[in-house]
Amino acid sequence: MPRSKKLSDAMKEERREKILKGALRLFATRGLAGTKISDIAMETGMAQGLVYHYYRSKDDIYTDLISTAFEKLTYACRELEKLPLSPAEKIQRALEGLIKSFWHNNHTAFNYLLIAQATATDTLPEKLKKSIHRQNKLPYSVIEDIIKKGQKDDMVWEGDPQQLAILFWSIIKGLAIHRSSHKDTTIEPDIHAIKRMFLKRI
Amino acid sequence: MPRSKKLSDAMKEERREKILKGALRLFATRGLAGTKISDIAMETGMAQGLVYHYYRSKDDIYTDLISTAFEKLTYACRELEKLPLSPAEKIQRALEGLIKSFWHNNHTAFNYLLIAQATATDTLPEKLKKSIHRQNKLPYSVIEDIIKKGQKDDMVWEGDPQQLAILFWSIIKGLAIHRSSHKDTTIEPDIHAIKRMFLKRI
DNA sequence: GTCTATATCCAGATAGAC
DNA sequence: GTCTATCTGGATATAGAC
Repeated sequence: MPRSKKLSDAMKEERREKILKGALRLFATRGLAGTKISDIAMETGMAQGLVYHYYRSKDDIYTDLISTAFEKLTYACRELEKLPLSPAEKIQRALEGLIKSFWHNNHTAFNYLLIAQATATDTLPEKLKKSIHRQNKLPYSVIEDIIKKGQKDDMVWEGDPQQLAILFWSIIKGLAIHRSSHKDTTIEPDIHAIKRMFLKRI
Repeated sequence: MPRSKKLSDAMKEERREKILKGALRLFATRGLAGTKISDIAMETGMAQGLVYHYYRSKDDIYTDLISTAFEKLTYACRELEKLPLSPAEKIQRALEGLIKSFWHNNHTAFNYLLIAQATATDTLPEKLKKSIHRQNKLPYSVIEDIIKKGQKDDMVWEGDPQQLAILFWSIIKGLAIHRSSHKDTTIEPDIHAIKRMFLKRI
């Protein structure tokens, strides 16, 4: 019976999604070591033991979340590159897209907080650390490249493009931290102010 | 013998300082739960059990570090307020002071990362959480106030001062994360770029 | 598939020799 | 004061009933 097989697979997948959804906030705010399987189980409304029916270990859940977070980030970077926009417009679009998504969907901010957390920690499984280190490079190089081109057009302020890219992602991570710990704050940050940092004409 | 008593107290204090110094980096990068007493002991070059001669618990070490971090931050904020400078100059001074100290002394960046970590986590001892929440307000209000005054002088860009203060500290926290995980990077970030965010004339 | 109960392991904290 | 050895609690992961 391939049909029922497929159905049960779909339901299993759905359950896994539910676990991931609950685990994201916990891992992002408490870290890998600070999050207990029982916390995740409670958040998802299932018994502690049942989590192991869907994931072999806590590390596996964490790894899955990190993968997804980087996949999304990598995808967004490639899309940004391809957009038929000027470098200055791309910077504006990226800032607006990121901040609006942070303030609209909490989980987006948590994804970036998770990445920020993960890159700052040195106690993750070795395999994962390598993978993070590899995938973390693209976002910086994409922004750096856009800044370089924007400077040639005289639309972006002069300055070391690599440093400006670091600044770009530092702001994003800083805002992700803020958003994650102030869920009440409904006012979005001033995107104009951030744009002034990079763009000559805003 | 009050003299030998004093001497042994001084040595005890010295040992405690050594523990704190080693624990700071670990707690900042790995969090409270992710840091083991044995890690701290190894970092300090002493046996695991000996740590308990100087601190009653892991939480106590963490609490001590948080206290110190906030004391320094609070002190710096009050000093900044008192300085005989214009609002615009104060913003510049604060940015330069913070970033230069991050890139000159690693431990300064770790102090800010520790604060960023602590404010984003919800699993700390209740007493500590309250204390952090209370002490975390001053830095925002001080910067907000300076921005307000700078806007009256037409030296700071218009925009909600509270939001701009949030942006200010988000950048600082973002840079603290970056600095803490890239000890090799020797180039300081572009302070001019950050100044453009706030100041009309730079 | 879901639960409860339990085995196992590991880290925080303590005891006691030197 | 410093160490090694140990107690203890709690969290991961497993076993087995339903």
